[in-house]
Amino acid sequence: MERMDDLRNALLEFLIRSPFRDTEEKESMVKHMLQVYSKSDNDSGFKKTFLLKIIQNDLLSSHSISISDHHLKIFDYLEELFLRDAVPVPATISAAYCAVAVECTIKYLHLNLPHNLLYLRAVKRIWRLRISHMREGSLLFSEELERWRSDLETSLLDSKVRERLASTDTRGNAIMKLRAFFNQASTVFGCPFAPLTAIENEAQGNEGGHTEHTDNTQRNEEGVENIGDCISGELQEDNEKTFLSWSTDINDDEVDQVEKDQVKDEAGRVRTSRFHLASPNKKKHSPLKIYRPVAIAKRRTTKRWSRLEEETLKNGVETFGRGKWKVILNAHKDIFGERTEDDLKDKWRSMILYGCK
DNA sequence: ATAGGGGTACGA
DNA sequence: TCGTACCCCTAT
Repeated sequence: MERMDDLRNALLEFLIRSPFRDTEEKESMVKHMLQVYSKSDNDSGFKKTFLLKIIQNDLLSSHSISISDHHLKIFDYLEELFLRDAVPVPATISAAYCAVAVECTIKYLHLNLPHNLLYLRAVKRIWRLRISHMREGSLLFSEELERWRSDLETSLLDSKVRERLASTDTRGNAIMKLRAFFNQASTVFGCPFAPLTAIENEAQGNEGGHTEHTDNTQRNEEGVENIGDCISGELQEDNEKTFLSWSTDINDDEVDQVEKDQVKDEAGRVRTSRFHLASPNKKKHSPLKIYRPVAIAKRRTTKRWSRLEEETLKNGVETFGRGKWKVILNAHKDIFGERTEDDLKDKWRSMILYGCK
């Protein structure tokens, strides 16, 4: 059994360190792993470590990793696990979450684009849709988070605030807060995996300069995904008005619209916008959902139909009519006992079939 | 809620 | 192994 655990850990370690095409692919790996392990649901310490390792590996394996929404998602999973287990929670979790959320947003400011839709969308996506809907008593909530939220909201209207935000090293801060969180987390619930010593040392050797100071060129090249989707251009002075008018009431449809309008079709014409309905709400199923085998495991012990039951069923059909299974069942609960409407239906089917009615 | 197709577990 | 009882799914 112990050897199985070792094998499992080794496989996961391998998986965590494997290169992924994009964050989407990685995200789906995380989701699948959580689903697989939700079958052994008692092992939530293992799941937490797994999630931590994912972020940790991102930070250590590459000097220019992009802190992204994917990492926020991992925090959501972690929170769910902590809440469910009612175990001691590392206090640094909310600070780390805040710093990551800030970096996920501010990184788009460094693009210095004229119509910085990516920044607008990040504010909307992360701060309006995700954070402002945070439940009461969320482990990820903090006063600091709230302060950032209002700062970022005002930044949409005020270029001075944007400049100030852009000049802070949110990335370095995020990495620092994550480190603090890891350190505390490992003392809180240990670490079933073998430590990533080799990589850790390597990263620490190169730490200076990379985490402290990140210039905008590096961000532009490596810090932000989907850069190809951005419209390149220089920051213009008269952008303020446009920016302001968008930001007063951004909704995704409008933002999408602006982007669509900028896309041209094969013929080179600007694609006309079509009326469209909102897509139906996709129900989100958490991969952490508790696995409940009871519902599917139970099967009643087979009981042969007695002569009396068959007679009662036959009379029931005669008096109430074929198909009134519920009525027939309720009328003779004493005789049918554990049987269900479905059983009556099936029994009648077989009685007809084998001609013993 | 029911009909009916189809699959499978149980027990003799 | 086979017949029966039970289960599950989908359309109505």
